Amino acid sequence: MLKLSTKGRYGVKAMFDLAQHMGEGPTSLKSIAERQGISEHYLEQLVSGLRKAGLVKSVRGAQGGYLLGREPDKIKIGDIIRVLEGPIAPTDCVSEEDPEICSKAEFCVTRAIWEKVRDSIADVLDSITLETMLEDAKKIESERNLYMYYI
Amino acid sequence: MLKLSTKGRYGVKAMFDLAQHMGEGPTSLKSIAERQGISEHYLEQLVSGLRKAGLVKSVRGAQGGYLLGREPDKIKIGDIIRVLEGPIAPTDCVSEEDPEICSKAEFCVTRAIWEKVRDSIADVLDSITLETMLEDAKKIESERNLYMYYI
DNA sequence: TTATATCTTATAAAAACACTCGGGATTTGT
DNA sequence: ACAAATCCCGAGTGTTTTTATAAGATATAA
Repeated sequence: MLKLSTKGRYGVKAMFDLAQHMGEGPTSLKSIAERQGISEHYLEQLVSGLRKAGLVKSVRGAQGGYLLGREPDKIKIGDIIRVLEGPIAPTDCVSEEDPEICSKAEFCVTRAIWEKVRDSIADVLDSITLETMLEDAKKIESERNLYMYYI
Repeated sequence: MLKLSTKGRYGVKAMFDLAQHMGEGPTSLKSIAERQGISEHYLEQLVSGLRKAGLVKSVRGAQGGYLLGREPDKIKIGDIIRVLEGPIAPTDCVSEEDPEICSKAEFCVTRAIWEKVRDSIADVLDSITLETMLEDAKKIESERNLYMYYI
C-alpha cells in the first residue's frame, strides 16, 4: 500500500529530535525514546544503521549518546529513509539500486508509471532536510504563540 | 519501503490488457493471465474487487470474460490502485481515508512530510489514465518501427 | 448437455514487520 | 576500584501481510 514501515517513521522522528537538541552535548537513546514514544531497544537497531551510514555519531559511556553526523542542512529525509528502508522502489523493476531488469522493460508502459512514482517520492524526500524541519517547527511555534496572544 | 504489492501491479497490467483488447468482446481471465504471466486464480480475486468497484464488467458463461467498466480515459491508475491496495497512505496518520488523528497532529512536522509524499504519489497516479497508457504504447510502437526501418 | 467461464470461500506457506531479550564493551562520577 | 549509565551486537519470537492454491458452485454459448 505504498506504506512506510516504523523504521522510516521512527528514524525520521529520532533524527529530528537530535536536530532539536543540537548544542546540548550527546543525546541518549533513552531520552529520545521517551520523548517520541518509541521502544528504546528497537530504536537501538535503527540508530545502529544510521551510525554506520554516518548520519549520526555516537559517544559511548555514561553521559554518552548520539550527535548528528553532519549539519542539519546536509541531512535529507531521503538519506534517512534510504538507510532504514532501503532504496526507493515502488516495484523491484524501478528500484533506485540495481533494478531487476525485465526483458520487456523498454516497451513496458506500466514500468514508466512506477518510474514516475519513484521519482516523485524521491523528489519530495530529497527536498526536505532536518534544517527545513527545524524552520517549519519554529514557524509553527511562533504561529501558535500568536494565536495564544489573541486569546 | 514504499512498495506496491503484486495486487496493484497485476491489477494495472490486467486493466491495461483489457484496454488493449477493447472492441473484441469479453476478454477471459485465462488469456490475460497467460499474456501477463500472472496466476489465473490469483487474478480472479483481484478482478472481483475491480468488478465490485465498477471498473470492469463481467460476462459469465462460455465465451465470457471481462470488459472495461467505462471509457479508458475515465479510468485513472489511481482508481485501480485504491481499489486493490486501499487508500494511499504512506502512514496511517495521513491516509486518504479516515486518517488516524493523533493529538499532536497540528504541530507535527514529520506528519507534514508524509502528507507531501501522499499527495505527490496521488498526483502521479491520478494524472495517468488507461487512455494515456494506450497512447504511450502506440508511441513506443511507432518509435520502434522507425528504429527497425533504419536497420 | 458439455465445455467454458465467472464467482465464492477456505486454507496455507512464506515473507515482512515490530519488537524483545540477553549479554558485552566503554566511559563517567564517587 | 566500583557502580551506573550508555552504547553495541546478535538471536529469537509472535503477529500480520502477502501471495497464492484449491475446491466447488453458478451461468451461458454452442
